Amino acid sequence: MSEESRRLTRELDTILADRSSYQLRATTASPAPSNAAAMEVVLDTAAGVTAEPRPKVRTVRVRAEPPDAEANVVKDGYQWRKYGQKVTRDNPYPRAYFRCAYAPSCPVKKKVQRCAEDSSVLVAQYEGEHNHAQSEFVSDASTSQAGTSHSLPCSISIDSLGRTITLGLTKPRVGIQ
DNA sequence: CGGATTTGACCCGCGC
DNA sequence: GCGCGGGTCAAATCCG
Repeated sequence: MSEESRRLTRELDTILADRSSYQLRATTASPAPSNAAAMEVVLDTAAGVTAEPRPKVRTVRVRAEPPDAEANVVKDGYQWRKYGQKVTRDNPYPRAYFRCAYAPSCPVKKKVQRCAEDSSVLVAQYEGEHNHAQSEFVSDASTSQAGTSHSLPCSISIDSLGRTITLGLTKPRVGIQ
């Protein structure tokens, strides 16, 4: 388990190094007593090796805690503007569509949907990447480690498939919603 | 008063 | 060519 954990940690490092990947903010400076959540970084399955090796979509599964279980809100440091909501056929829960509200030119889109089987798990799908600074806070691993050794202060567990990394991280509370 | 959220309708693409 | 499903837009509403 430990060696696999290290392997995935290294994979995380790869993800963090990739500019087109989702930047995990392992926040140590921001004390967030209440908004703790387990975040899973899922390597895109839809993006096979056939079509596009480097897809623009990142799927992040967030386990919402009981207090947050009602809202489909995945706080990641950016401001999102909800522009639509749909009920898909294969999912009894509605899917919310978000766009970046901080910069009009920001092409990033976000879809948040609950897990069909576990309503406490939110599945956020990010498309594109941000072209601007973060709205509230910036504290990613590369800031402090200069991209050398990303020792994420998170508890990492590995899914049986080996493609899902579950991080126990704390999200800073931003008084937006 | 301003801005964000909500909800229904419309439009587009894909499959049959 | 039609139907289905998904995604986006836009106006009204509500909250701060």
